[in-house]
Amino acid sequence: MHDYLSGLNERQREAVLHCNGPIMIVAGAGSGKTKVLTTRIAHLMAHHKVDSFNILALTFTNKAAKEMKERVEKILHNTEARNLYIGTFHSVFARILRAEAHNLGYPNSFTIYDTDDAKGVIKTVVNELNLDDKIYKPNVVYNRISSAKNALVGPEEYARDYGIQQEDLRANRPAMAQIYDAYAKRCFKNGAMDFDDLLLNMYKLLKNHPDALSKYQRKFKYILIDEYQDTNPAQYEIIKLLGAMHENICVVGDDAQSIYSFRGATIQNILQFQKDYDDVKVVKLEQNYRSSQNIISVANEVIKNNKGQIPKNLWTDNAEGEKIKLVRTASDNDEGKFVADTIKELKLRNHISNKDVAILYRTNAQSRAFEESLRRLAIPYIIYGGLSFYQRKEVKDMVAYLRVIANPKDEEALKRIINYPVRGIGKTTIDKAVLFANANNISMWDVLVNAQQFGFKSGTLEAIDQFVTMIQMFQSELPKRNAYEIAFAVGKNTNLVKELFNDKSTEGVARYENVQELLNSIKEFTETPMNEEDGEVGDKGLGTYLQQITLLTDADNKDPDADVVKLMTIHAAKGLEFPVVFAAGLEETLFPSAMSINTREELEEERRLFYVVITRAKQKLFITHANSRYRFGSLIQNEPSRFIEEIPNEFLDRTSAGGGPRNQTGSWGGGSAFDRMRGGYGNSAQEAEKQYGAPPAKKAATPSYIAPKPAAKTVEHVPTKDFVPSDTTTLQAGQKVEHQKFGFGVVEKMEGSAHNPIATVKFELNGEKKIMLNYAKLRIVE
DNA sequence: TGCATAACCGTTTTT
DNA sequence: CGGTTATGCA
Repeated sequence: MHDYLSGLNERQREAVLHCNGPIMIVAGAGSGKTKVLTTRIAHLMAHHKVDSFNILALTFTNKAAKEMKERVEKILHNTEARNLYIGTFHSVFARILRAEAHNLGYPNSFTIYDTDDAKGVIKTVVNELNLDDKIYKPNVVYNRISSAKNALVGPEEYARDYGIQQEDLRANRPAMAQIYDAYAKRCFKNGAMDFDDLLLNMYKLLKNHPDALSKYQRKFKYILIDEYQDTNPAQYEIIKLLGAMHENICVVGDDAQSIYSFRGATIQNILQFQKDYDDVKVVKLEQNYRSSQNIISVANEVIKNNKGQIPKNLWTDNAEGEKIKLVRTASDNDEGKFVADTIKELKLRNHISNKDVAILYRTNAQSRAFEESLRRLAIPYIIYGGLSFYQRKEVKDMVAYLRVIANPKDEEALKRIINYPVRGIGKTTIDKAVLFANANNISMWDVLVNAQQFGFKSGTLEAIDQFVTMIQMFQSELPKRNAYEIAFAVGKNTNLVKELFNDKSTEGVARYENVQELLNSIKEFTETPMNEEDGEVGDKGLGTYLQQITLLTDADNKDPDADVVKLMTIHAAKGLEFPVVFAAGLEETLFPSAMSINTREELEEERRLFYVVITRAKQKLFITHANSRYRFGSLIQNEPSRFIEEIPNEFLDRTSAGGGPRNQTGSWGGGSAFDRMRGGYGNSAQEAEKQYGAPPAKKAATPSYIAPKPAAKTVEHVPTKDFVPSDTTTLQAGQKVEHQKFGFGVVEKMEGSAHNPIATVKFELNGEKKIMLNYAKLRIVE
């Protein structure tokens, strides 16, 4: 008996000990799935003597991968875990593809395009095909192509598929297939793969190159996959191929937490898994160790409304805990204020630290109000999401140089830097070069190298030659120098760093610092040891560095242990837990999103998202919603989210907070390519709107929510001049108070805990209200 | 050719 | 509202 097994419950142990053959672990929220996965890996190594080089573990975030590695190391008390193949699908496949690039006709220094690069290529090809970029918007086209790739639908299959073609025709985008084809060819020509290509090409490699297939099949004797409910068909097929030899595949997932169907993930993968293998062992982890009973009850009540879940009963031994606090505010700013005030209060009275608190929301745009209110109260916070460090302009510029040096075929990068800093190679010249490149079927770089053959003017020619010579100089240094040395030389030689240094504006200073930080990170990279093996191009060179950074997200650069409040979308919070959670913006059109209320499937995914946010909380859960908020600069009114209705009243503590004079009431397997492609164009209502004119100005008046205690319309109260909130810690029944909005009233009774006192006040004009003294401000009159 | 001001358009969610 | 692109001017 190994001591690492002693901390597991019976089911968890069962999942760890079943080492050979396919196993599916259905792991409810907070049921210890990471613990099971890491213990399982440790057990394979310690007990079954499996070589760490033969284990592959795929996760969805770098953070999860890192954590897993660290936990295995901790269990085993050695550094063997360093050799494990643990990483995201994308990063592991990128690593393999780099070693196998020659099989697919790519340079092993291929570039990985992020979304912006990819959209740039789309813009280019749409222009070159003389198509209207108002109709073929980069965003729309990109999503369409991405969906296709995630369903393993290549350009030819796309063009041939009747269903897809019909869909494109109906959307008035008949040239989509043509664009897809041109885009794919252009990326290939640029020696570049986008995110989806990392999956698609991995699939092609295994499918079309038997030697490669058998090599990796033999290598990966044990495969583990986290967050299995969020895999897409491409990932599914790759795993199927990789695991076919040993069939030691362990998948862990929770269908109730499937929230990435917009990215092509399909729950079908869970159902199909059991059909694809004989004797799939299924283990359900149903005991939750994370949350209070109240939180689990609410989560169960909510998810009950979804049809076709895998039956499971999530339960907990934990204490009942507090009720869920439902808070309605007048505006988004008040919502922010309420949250910040509450955090301050919790820190003061409940000894809660900043890092115990998360503010979670549906869309990134919601962060602003919270930022402002937190800053005002000097509460330190960090926002996850938003621009990754590597997507900042100045960083991308610098990186573009490095990309061109490593892979001169990378036209996107080349266009970005050819005239930055300004060296007299203008738009006309660039257009010309691209034109020549296309006409002669060579890369833009090749045109530049042979510029004198293409009849550029002498001045331009000279500028081009200088540029080419400089890049070639760096290229010749590649074999001798590591990534940092090259990057440093680039910064110096191009005057890029100097130029930023001379910009003394606030932004200029920040930009300069960012570039310095980039250089530091490159230096750090070259100084960190790494393992490399058989045929891998795992050097300290530029190529290895570049391959990593595009796949890093914003979260990967942030210290997860810092004592700060964390702000992020619910998607980004998947897998995390916090003692205190604010689930913000529970409003119709926001959550559920207006984009996702047209089909049952979409709505159920939104509900799963709600389930996810509820189950992030360990002890305290606040659900907030605002009556009105700014969107695109104009004020809109929102009704409370329909999901709130799904929570039984017994679990809720209802309050309103904040002030202001406003009223407060307020198996794809076997199916066609078309079937596999998810989503289509989504909301056709928007299309219809364009055709038939704007909808009636008045908001659709179907109330989807009726408050159990319909708040009577608040009678306006003008607060006494010089209204100053009193200290209400000793407030008692019988005292007369004034509320800024509800007016004068008498305290009927006091209840709630010492930390969260609630006064029931009978107001002269507005009747009885429950007031949470931690949030609302009352003036004691007598 | 490049920079300034003016329209314009858009928000789910992410590797 | 804020970021991006079209336009117009020097």
